[in-house]
Amino acid sequence: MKPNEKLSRMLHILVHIHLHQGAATSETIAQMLGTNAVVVRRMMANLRNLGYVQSHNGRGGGWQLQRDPATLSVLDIYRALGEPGLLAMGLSQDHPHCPVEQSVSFFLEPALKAAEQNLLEQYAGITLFDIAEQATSKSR
Amino acid sequence: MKPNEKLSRMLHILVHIHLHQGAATSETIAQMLGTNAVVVRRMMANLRNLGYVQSHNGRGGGWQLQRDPATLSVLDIYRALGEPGLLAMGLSQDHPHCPVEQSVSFFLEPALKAAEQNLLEQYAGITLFDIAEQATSKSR
DNA sequence: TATATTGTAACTGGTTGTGTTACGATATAG
DNA sequence: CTATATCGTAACACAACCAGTTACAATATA
Repeated sequence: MKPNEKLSRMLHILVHIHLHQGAATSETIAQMLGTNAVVVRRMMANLRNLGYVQSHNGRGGGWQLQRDPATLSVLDIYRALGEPGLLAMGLSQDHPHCPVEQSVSFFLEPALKAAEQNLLEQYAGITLFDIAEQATSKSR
Repeated sequence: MKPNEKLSRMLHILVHIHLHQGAATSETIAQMLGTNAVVVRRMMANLRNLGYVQSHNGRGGGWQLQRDPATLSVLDIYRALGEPGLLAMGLSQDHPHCPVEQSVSFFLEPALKAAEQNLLEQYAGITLFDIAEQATSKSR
C-alpha cells in the first residue's frame, strides 16, 4: 500500500501560507511543493468551506489563514480532508454469516479501533503553530 | 482510501484450513470467501515458503496448516504478507531541504510510529487458535 | 481594458488490488 | 498408462484512487 500523503502535504501547504508574507497564490504554493496549482486549489476547497482559510480572486489575490494557527490542530485538518481512512488494513465483511469471519472481526476490530484512537489523540495534540515554530527555529 | 483486506481475508482462510477435515483445496476455500482459486493460491504463496502451510498436488491435494495454530500470531501472518503498510497516511518526503516539510515530519513521524507499534503489539497477542476457538464456540 | 488570480470540470496516466484465463507440472485413481 | 484433480504461475482485464494537466469561465485589480 502506498500511503496517502494528503495530510502531510496539506500541513505543509498551510504552514507555508501562514509563514508567507501576505496572500500566497496557488501557483507559489504549488512551486514550493513541486506540484500543480490546480492540485493545491482542489485540496484547499474544503478548508475554505470550513473557514480555515480564505481565498481572493484577481491581482494580489491568493490564500490566507483565517484562524489562529495555535487553534488549528492536525486533527482539525485531518477531519477537513474528509477523515480519510487512517489504517491501511480493514476488515473484510463479505460473509457476515460465516462464524470464522465473525471471529476474525471480533479480534481484529478492537485492535484497529484502538490504534486509530491512539493516532487521533496524537493528532489532536499538534497544532499548526507548533509546526510553524519548529520550522522557523530550525532555519535560524 | 479503501482499506486493504488482505490480512483479514488471510486469517479467514487459515482458520478455515485449520478447521477443515483433511486438506482443503484452493477451490473450496475460494468458494468460502466468494473469490477465485487463483487468488487464494497467490495469497498463500509466501505462507508456504515460510512453512506455515503446505500444499499438495493432484487428487486429494490441497492445503494444510503446518504449525500449531496456537503458535501462529496475527503478527506472524501480517509479516508473511510482506508487512504491507499499516497506516493509510504517510509522510511526503519530496523536499527534504524544506524546513517546513522537515517540521511536519518531525511532528507526524513519532505519532505514526507510535500508532503502528501499538497495532503490532496487539497483533502479536492474537493467535490463530484464539480465532478458531471463538469461531467454533459461537457456532455451538 | 488588460492582467492576475481563483473555481471547477474533464481528461490522462500511474499504481494497486482483484478477478479471470490459460497452460504447464505433478500426484493419484483406476 | 491414461484420465483426472490439483497446484504454480504468468498474463491480461478491470475498477478504484490519486495526481497531474489542460481548458475555460468568473472575478478582482491596476
